[in-house]
Amino acid sequence: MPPPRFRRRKEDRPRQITEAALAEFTERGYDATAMASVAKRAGISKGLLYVYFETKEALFKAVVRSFVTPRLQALEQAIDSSPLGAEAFLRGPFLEFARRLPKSRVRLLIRLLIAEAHRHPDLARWYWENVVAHGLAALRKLIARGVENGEFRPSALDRFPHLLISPVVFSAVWTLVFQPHHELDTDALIRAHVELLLDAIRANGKEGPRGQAR
Amino acid sequence: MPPPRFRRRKEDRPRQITEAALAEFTERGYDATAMASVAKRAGISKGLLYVYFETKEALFKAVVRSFVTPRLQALEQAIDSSPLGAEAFLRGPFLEFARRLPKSRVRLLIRLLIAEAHRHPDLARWYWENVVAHGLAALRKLIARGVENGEFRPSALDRFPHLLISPVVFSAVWTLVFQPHHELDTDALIRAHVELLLDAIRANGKEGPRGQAR
DNA sequence: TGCTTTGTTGACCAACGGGTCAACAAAGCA
DNA sequence: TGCTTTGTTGACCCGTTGGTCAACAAAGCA
Repeated sequence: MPPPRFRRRKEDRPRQITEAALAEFTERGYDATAMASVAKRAGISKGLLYVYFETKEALFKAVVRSFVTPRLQALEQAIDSSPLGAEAFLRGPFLEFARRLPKSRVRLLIRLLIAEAHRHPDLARWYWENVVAHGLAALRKLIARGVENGEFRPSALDRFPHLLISPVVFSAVWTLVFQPHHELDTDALIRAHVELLLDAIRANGKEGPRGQAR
Repeated sequence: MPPPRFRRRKEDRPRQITEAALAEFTERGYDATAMASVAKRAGISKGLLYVYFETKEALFKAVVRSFVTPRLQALEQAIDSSPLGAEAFLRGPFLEFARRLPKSRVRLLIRLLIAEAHRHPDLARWYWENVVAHGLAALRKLIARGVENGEFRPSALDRFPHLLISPVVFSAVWTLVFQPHHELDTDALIRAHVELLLDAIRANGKEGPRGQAR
């Protein structure tokens, strides 16, 4: 009796496929990725792929949606529930999050989004509503808490919490474009940025450690 | 006598072609751009295209190289020759440059570079050597001048002039992904960033206008 | 054990795209 | 005006790719 030519695994397929697709899309980009190679990487046939995802575009969107969400939710929840003061939170959990992101797999997804968003407007919209809006709101709340505490003076950061993450996006983009040719110590860069911002918005004259960030 | 079917214009062709290719590449991305449509847009035949550019990749690199350089050189020169102090320069010419960039055509090229750099390593290298390295060096020199003047205290900005432009890159990326769905006042954001950094690194206690950036 | 259901295969199609090339015709020249 | 040069055309080649579908076989069931 010959070994079975395949096994039926309806349950596992979607994850198998999105996992393989993530790898292919991030390595080669949307257009350069062939559905056949996604199937091959997932260990199934091309026909089966189309049973689970109607088109290439549908697969693409499913991939982005399924791999982006979890990380951010952690930060959001941390901001809400942390007992730390605003400055302590920024120098602790937030900094940790910010330093990890440009090194994680997520940065490859960021590249995909930058490259493809304008050709998939509904994906951009989804991303905004489910990721960015929440992140910004959480940061804004954190800043506001600091102002109420008297830790921070009112500043432009109230209106533009974006400024807290701009060096994170910058670091991700930098490594995507120039690594490994030109190293950049993104850890130090992001830490330096947070310290500078804190120096600028701290309410009282007494400053934190002001030396060069190493 | 019938009108001539075409005119011979050897001189104009390269610019015609790169101009058309820039438009196509930035609209559709590298892979999705067909050489035939570049030719059509340039008003010539596909065959002629290949007389001037050996391959699609060669055309792509030529496009990036020919449209990126000029803008930055202006900034570099301005830094060297300006009579302004460091702070005045940052709030004047630098800010002007930084605010314009995320709205200019260059931001489309930035998208292309982010999306394609890892598949064209020599292009990334060229871009580093001919654009980024110069820009960073110029900024570093400006900061150093401010420190020597006594305008600024030594700070992490000496090591990471990148922080001056990170919100510019951020703004460019933001508009590329979310416009026109979610407006962001990038002008105000960038201005606010510069003011915050200045607040952080100014040497003496006397501060500039500290109100919320409008 | 045989029948039904349905998860899975792989051959196939039509469109497309990068790249080639023989033929053509505009311009320069004698 | 005829000859030569060379800028230019457009048909063609062939590999690739998104997407389809009839046939197959693994699992469930009576």
